[in-house]
Amino acid sequence: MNIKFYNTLTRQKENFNPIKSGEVSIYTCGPTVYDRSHIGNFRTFLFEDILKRILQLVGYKVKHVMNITDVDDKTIKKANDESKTLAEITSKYTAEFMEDLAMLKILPADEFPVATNHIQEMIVMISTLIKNGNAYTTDNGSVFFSIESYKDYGKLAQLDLKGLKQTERVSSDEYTKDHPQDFALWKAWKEEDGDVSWDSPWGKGRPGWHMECSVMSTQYLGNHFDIHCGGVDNIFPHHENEIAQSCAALNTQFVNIWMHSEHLIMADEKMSKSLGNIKTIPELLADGHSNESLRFALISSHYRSKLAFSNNKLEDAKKSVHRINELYHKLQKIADAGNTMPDEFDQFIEILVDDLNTPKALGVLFNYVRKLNRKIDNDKLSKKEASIGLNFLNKADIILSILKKQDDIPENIVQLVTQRESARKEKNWKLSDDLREELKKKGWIVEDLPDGTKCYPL
RNA sequence: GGCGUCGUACCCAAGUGGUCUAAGGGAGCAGUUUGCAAAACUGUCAUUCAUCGGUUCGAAUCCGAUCGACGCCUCCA
Repeated sequence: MNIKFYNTLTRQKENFNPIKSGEVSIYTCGPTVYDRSHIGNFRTFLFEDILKRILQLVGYKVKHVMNITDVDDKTIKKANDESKTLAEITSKYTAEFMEDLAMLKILPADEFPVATNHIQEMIVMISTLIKNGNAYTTDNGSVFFSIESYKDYGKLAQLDLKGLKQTERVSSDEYTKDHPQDFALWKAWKEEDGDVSWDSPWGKGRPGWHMECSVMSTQYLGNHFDIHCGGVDNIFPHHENEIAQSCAALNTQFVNIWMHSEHLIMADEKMSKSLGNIKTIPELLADGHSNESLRFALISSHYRSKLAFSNNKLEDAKKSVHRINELYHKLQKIADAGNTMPDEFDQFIEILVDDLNTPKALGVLFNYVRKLNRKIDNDKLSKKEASIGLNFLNKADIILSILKKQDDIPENIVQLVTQRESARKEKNWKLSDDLREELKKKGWIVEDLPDGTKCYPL
């Protein structure tokens, strides 16, 4: 099988060959736990989920590590603002993050290392960088990486250092640095850091942002691993700096393939009535969107394209998900056992392993859906064909995870439905219609299908 | 100022030199089905790919210009 991924480092699709045969090591940049992650963040996490599921489905053993950033400017600020300890803030938002991952059916990483548990290892790496002449200390006790000491600096982001604009942020930086673009490995303690600090050879302080990923990725996956993912905004400075640190300190090839997902953009004004323009997973679920719809909406465009998120998109996704589920339920009624796969399944996988072309793969799936529906309509679908179809949908769903499990219908609703059924048998249409209304008021839709009544939440 | 991305039907979205008179989903329209309603299913729906030039036997796909949208340039997935 020809697996290809687009590598940000080379800006082209490359054949994927893992370092260790049969195994894939993946490091994905996780959340900074200072607030609830929003749907945009989850676009990236879902892209990584799809990547992982595909690799697993085609037979790889995947080792996946996702970091949790639990100390930085924002987490400290939040703790200060709310007069809480850093740990109180970060544990709260870490827990919420885990909940949201589960709600979106995103498979958990094998490890979720947190920055504050790896401070000593970071100090070791910083010391190495100083020893190697790649970093220097300043009077106030900070440590900076000297980008001029690392010849490949700017390679990932394709930055020409000479062309860099002196931005306000850089020029207003209070630290004294040799080169404006030098970045912090260790930040000396400041007043507003409160009691957040660790001892180091350079005095009290805390690590710079990029250190944790350099340290934790290599600690859990080895100095050289297969894939490193994140959002496009991480390309620079985060991943660029990470490469500089890791390669300079460990003299390693570090990462073979860098994969980045594009941003999700809020397009529909209605969704952003308040400032901030963001939606969290619980908010979207409360708005009546299912986790399957959310998953579908996020994978219905390619991960390297910007995705304009809107209510309309979610409504479209809901209908698409419904269409697939409709066929699935029909097939379940017809199928008998068997584990044969249709040719379309091979196509489906081939398209997905070509840089995760989820929209195109969905096209194949829907063509298949129509094909089977046509046969069902003509009463020409054999039990065997139905089971083949069912196998395809089940297998595809190992990646997509958009098939709905049987909804748990509450007892009182079941009673009303049963009552309505008997009313219909007696052709008591008035009572039947009243009961349908009543169910609707309670948030349940009943449909009379040729082979029975179906009931599902509004 | 530097680097880079994108512009495909009413909406979403694949396709990146010939099989494209452009996949798929949604909406619309027509039909089948139905106690009613709804749903479901089927069919239909871009001679055209922002605009203008060029390269080529051949371009949505390559090159140039123009217009438009956007991202990054130190802590944002």
